[in-house]
Amino acid sequence: MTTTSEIAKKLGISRGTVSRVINNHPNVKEETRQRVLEALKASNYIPNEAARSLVMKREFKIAVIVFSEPKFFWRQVELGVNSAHNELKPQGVKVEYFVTDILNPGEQLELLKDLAKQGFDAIAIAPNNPLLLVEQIDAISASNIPVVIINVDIPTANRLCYVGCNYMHSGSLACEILAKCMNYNGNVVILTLQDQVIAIEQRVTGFRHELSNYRDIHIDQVCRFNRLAEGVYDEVYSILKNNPEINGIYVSFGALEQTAQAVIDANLVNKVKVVGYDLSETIYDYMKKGAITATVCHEPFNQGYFAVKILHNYLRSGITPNSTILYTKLEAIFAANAGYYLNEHKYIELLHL
Amino acid sequence: MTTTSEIAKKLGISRGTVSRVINNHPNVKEETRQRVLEALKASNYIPNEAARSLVMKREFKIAVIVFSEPKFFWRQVELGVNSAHNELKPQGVKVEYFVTDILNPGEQLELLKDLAKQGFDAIAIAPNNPLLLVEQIDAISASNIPVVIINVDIPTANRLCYVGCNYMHSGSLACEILAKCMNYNGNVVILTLQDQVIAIEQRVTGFRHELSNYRDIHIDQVCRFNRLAEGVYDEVYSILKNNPEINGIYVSFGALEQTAQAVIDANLVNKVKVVGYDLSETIYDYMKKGAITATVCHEPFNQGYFAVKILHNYLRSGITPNSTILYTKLEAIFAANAGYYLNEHKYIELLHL
DNA sequence: CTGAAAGCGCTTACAG
DNA sequence: CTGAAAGCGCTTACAG
Repeated sequence: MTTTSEIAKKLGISRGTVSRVINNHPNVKEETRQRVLEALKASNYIPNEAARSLVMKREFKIAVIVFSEPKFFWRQVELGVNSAHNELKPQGVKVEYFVTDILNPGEQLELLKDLAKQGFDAIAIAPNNPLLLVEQIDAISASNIPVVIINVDIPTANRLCYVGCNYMHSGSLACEILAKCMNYNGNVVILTLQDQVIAIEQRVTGFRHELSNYRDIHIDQVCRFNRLAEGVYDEVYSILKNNPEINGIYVSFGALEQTAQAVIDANLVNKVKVVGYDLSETIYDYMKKGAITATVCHEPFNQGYFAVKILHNYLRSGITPNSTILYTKLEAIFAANAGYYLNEHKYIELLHL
Repeated sequence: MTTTSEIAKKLGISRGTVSRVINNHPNVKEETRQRVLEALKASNYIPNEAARSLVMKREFKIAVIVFSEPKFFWRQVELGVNSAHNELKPQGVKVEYFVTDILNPGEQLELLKDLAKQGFDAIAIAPNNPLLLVEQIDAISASNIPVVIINVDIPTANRLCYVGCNYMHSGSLACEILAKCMNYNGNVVILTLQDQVIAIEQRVTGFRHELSNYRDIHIDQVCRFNRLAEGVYDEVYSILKNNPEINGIYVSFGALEQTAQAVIDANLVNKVKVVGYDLSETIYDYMKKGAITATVCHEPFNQGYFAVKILHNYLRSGITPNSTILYTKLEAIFAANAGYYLNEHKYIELLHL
């Protein structure tokens, strides 16, 4: 490991000048600069980050914005954020976590404006209503505050990167699992949203696309609900009672719990296969009862963890992710492995201390 | 951010003494120690890692020992080891990776003896033949070199911790998936080892235990092979040809590829469901063809990554994992999400720089 | 344009 | 048992 002192001595100049060259400071004679640059290259110099960060001692403030539902999902994101925060605290990084109301998307816009003024150095946001935020995200990026988008991308916005799943794929995976558990045969009901939420629409597109590989599975009907999943239980229960040919339900949004209860009450556990998304204690319980066949997750913990780490890397060293899209893994979860995912944070804690 | 100086000033003592307490050095009056400890807690002190690593500048040498087969599995472990190595290089950590012959378990024993003499500060090992190593691992631990065991535990050995899966659970998960894909009905063949390998036996135990929940699935036969999976193709092919009632195969050890090929050649793709372990490009290809229904993995990358990180944490700060057993997640992998797991290391690289 | 010097927060011989 | 001091590698006012 070469040091600035060694370079300086070899060249017969001071460490300060070497440092100035390294950091691209002005006011260095061009000839000196060249000599230093050469010596640096020749000796394969790598700056000691510990020394550098010790003397620079920059404090970074990072904001993370999510919205309120489903609580258990965002809770796992928060645990990831906390984990990154704990890891970076010794380097003087502050992280603040904000939760906005899912029913009031405008809140995120206001918050975004506020935070830029409050002197945050970087922002991670999970868009509630993506379209609403594009302009403000661009403005923030333009003012040199990097933005990472998590959970649902806004491809048109000027962001450092997106961290989250590929929704098309998450639809395919759900379909593959459901089709296999239906033994490639039968009739499926799709539960989805009535309002246009792009991510959910992409899931359904992915599901339908994958379903075209299975000729003996047919879509019986598509049912639409609002984001709070109101009426799901009644509707599913009545459909199941009236359509005995149904043996599969694809739950494309957060309505697994209601669906599972309807399956139980209709006395169709194990007869009707149910696949959906995300994982909570309640969902786990339903899985153990057999009322949910499988659920697909997309690394909620890591969405929070990575967002903070990426922003910090950028602030500290100007490192930009190699790709503007960082897809999280799609996780297939069954009763037998759900416990590991539910307790992921505990497992990670074993390491971060 | 509180510093040691501030604590010292508040208590009217020197920074050195504060530092001694923080680092658990002996030779501090008990009363002083208590006062410092209190002040530390009260001010929420977090050591500045940059300063610390700048001044400590210790070089650690860590050895990782695995064995040779299956190559693709250990390759992923190696990527995890490399990732941790890259992360810790700037802190002066050297990691060496050793691969021993799977057919010569004694090699690991010799290597272990050698390494202790060669001045390695810590060792991670994936036991080829666990029983052979207990004594030597105890000896190494006794000489103050921490040992982490990966992949297959040796509960009786004196190790810092075990990082790897719970084999019983990995059997249950495979069974749950297989049973669901067989629509809870039919006849299954179990492929396993002829020699007593505890981990594999545990898998089969877990599988059988879970299977007892499914009354309409029967075990048709259990076939045994050697660790190199010799003869699997022929045997499976002939079984499938002669037993049309079979609709499921549980591959409890590394023989997925041969099994899948036999299923294809017997013209039973999608008819016979196959579930096994681990993931390679070849296995992925078979999944895409439908010849493998699902495969179960247990975080090979993280086994390598965590082992190194845990050892480094211990060497640097004396931090012992909260638990002597750190179970990796059990990952259910289908055609639609296999790509994410196969390319996990690329995804991680986005972060580590 | 450049050097000498201070200092980031911490640990650890060295004295006492 | 404890304090004073040196020093890890680097950056950056401050003089000149």
